[in-house]
Amino acid sequence: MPNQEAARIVIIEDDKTIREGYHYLIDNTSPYTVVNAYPSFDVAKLKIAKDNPDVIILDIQLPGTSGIDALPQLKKMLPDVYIIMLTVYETEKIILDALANGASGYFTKNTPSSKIIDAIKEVMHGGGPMSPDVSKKVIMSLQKNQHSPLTKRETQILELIAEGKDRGQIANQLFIDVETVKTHVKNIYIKLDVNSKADAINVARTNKLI
Amino acid sequence: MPNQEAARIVIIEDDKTIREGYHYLIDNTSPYTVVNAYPSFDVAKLKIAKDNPDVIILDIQLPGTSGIDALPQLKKMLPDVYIIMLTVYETEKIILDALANGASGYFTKNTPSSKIIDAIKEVMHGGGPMSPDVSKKVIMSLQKNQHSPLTKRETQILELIAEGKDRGQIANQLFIDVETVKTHVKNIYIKLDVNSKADAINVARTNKLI
DNA sequence: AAAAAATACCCCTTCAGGGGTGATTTTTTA
DNA sequence: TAAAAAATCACCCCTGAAGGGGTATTTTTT
Repeated sequence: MPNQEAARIVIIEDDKTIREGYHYLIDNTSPYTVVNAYPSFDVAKLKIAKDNPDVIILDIQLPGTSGIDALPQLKKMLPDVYIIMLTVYETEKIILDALANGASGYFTKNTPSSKIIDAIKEVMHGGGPMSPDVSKKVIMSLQKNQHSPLTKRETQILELIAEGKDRGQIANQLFIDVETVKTHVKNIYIKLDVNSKADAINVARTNKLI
Repeated sequence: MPNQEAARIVIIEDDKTIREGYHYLIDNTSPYTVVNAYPSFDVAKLKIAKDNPDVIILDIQLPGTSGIDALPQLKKMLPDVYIIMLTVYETEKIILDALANGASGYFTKNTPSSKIIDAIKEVMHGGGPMSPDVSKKVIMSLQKNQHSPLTKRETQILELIAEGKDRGQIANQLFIDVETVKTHVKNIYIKLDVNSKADAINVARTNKLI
């Protein structure tokens, strides 16, 4: 673990005002040091390994390689670096993609600048900071749909199918006949308008039924 | 949308000290009103509908019905209520279960009390507040495993299987023979130690390979 | 009393998966 | 840079489970 009190920060952000603003802010109102600030990933990648940063503040909408595409490359060059995304985009897909690809935190640009200092501190201590609007979207992506067309039994059976159980195993577990399982499965397929286990699971997951 | 400046709060928490502490704190240092505080869900459920709360602060480890089991019941009684979980548990599974079942925010009990006031404000404004340790776990649950035993081609085929494509469709899409797809699938099964599509998808998801 | 859900059975076709074999190409590494 | 390893490609046989079709009784809910 690097020195948490003097973490090395790199900023990758194309907007000069924002870039220099954060640079100044971090250098002067926090114990952290900005070792470099770049206007794009394509410029940053040539030198960033030498910068040896602990935390990278990374914009998504960069000229050339986007922040999302930069993520796996940064993780390969600097496996232990913490990356905080900073962007105006906040669609669920982009947020989830960024986090899936190794971002440690995610803030939208309407976040008060002082929160970024807190965020650096949090990632250095193993946290995963997000702005409230971002975490709201993350939470929504985890929530189940309350209005399922499936009955309780059907939902139960679909969950077992999703676990990889076959008809026989499901029948045993629920103390019902294999043929009954078949009937339920048929009804599930009709309701979800699919004709295979895989499709049923996908439709169910997409609509957060299971 | 209820009056955001005078939100009605209910606390469900069995520890008297914590319960009364939050009660006092919220009533005296925030614009919000604690309309009631209960030591368990089983007591709360009899009266909580009349309390008409905007936000419920809910402990997980309650006597009788647990906070997790209380979630769907509360959501049924009060569909628009915001629920902030407050607990010492912070395993990934419990956190994800709580959020999947309708919690709007999640804090561990080492969170400074003042953060709870902020959290109430955030949920009232559509945010999804979480403490850094919690959001870290949520983020980890979203991240892909960088060290997959599968080759690119195998990962690609497994993703198509997970989308519900059959051998023929995969062969067409990748411009290879159906038999080749079969060979790849066999190798995937050997590497993941499974013997069905469903199990392969599950192992892959559990280990975040796809 | 009617509707919805859960239960159970039969026939038939298609596809997934187990087993085995072997060639060509790409990538790694010694 | 040549040898070894890994990845990709292709084919055959056989069995069992999945899925489509239909029918019908009992239980639960409204």
